[in-house]
Amino acid sequence: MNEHVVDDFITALQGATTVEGARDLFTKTLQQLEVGHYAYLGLRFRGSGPRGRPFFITTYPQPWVEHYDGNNYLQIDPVMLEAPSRSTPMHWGTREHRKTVTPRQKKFLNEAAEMGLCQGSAIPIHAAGGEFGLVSVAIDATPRQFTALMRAHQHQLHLLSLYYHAHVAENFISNESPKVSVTSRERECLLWSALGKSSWDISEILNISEATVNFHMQNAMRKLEVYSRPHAIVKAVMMGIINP
Amino acid sequence: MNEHVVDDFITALQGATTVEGARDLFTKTLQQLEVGHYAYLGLRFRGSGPRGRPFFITTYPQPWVEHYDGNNYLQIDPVMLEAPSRSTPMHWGTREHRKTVTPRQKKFLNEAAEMGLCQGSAIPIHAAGGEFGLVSVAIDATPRQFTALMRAHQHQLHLLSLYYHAHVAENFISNESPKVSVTSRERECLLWSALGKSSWDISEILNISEATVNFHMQNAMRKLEVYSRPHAIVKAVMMGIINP
DNA sequence: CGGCAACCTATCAGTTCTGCTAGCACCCTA
DNA sequence: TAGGGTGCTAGCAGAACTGATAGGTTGCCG
Repeated sequence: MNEHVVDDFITALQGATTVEGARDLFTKTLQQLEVGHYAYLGLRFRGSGPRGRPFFITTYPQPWVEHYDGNNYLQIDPVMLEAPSRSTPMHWGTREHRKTVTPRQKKFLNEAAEMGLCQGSAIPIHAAGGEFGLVSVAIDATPRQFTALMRAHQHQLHLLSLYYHAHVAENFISNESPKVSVTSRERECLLWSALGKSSWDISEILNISEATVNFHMQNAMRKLEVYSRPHAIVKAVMMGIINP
Repeated sequence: MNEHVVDDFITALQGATTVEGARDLFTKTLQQLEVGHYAYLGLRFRGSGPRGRPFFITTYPQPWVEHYDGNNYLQIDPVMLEAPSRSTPMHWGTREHRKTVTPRQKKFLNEAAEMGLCQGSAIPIHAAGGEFGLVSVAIDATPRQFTALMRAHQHQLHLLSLYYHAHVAENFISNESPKVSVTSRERECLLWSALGKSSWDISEILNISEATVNFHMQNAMRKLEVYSRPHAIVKAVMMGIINP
């Protein structure tokens, strides 16, 4: 029945030139898979720099969203805490999952269940450049029905989420890095510094004077528009200039 | 026919307790999808530290592997150069792909084709903790056959690759981080330092003395077993202690 | 060939960080 | 309630880094 859901989605996504268009397409496609509510959270987009605004879309009930925000549940929500460190989807709210959470988190899950968010699947999305997104779908059904639904659609949900995130990141997030061009010497100095070497250490490694190392670091910092080594290195890593 | 290939693979993977067992399972499963040759490259595993050994498995023809290594083709191979910055699979060696490569790369692709590696699909795998893996499958067939095969199995290849990498990373790579426990103050200092703040800046932000900031940074460095701020911050980011 | 630009090399004064030491507040437990 | 452990606060000497300045090398182009 849903043989070509994913392919159709990918094709249609090419024509989605606005955030709203892509969102509606994603929502509609998930409805085809009998998903009641979902939340998409796009974090750490490439080029958006540190602490860039998250990209947030949800069809969760408004009262729940407000309750969630009001109680600072981001710090408690077991999905938000566990999913980022996973590479594959996880189920939440199930009998099995509840065994692994703290009492406070259990209370949180109970509150969610009262709003119809009984259980669901959370799909972590790790993309190029350290990007991270999260799709959490909620299924208001019996455990038995949930299991059957997941068996049928888990992989499709997974793929849809991956392609949706990739499309959002590529088209709707300003990810233009002002193409910093560091020289090879500068890159070497950044890398060794990131690995814990001091200027003197690096001067020995590269067979140049310590003062020269400092000069290269300085130029690298100027190009990266920062004023300390730690910041330069973090930025260089974020921009993919060095891979420690 | 191949309805449950992915689910069967995931189930069987649970029982694969050795590298060889998982490899053979992956190979066998890909053969079911009519994939002639594949290469799996696991890079940047979490916890394996900077410059960890890559994890490499391939069924490519031995002569090609040697030719590849001998000519340092890692620096030329358009797949190796492009895939890491992509979030979704790409096709290589196709008429369309050849339009986007340099003359040297075209020569490279021609040499590959002579060995039966005419075209294929490359699946980038971004996982938790900045892990990266790459699965490249080669299909020795006409462009028409290739298109049909991809239409039928692309998504399955994608999912198989994701789960295979996750399993390898979790079970066969020593990813035990000695559970460094930094305090909240230490984490705050690390984070602000990563964002370019000096000790004095941070002391103003946190309303404590500069000496105290230095003390916290020092404890963080001791716990992380490093001897400079740049290194501490890089390690903290790698270990997921801070998210700049 | 001369001029130019980009990069590497080097030096120095002033600022910041590293390593060490020590007191105080809090929580837990005996 | 006393003791031990943990974490936060703070000061100081010596080492490392920041920022500005300047000469030397290489390769490109008119």
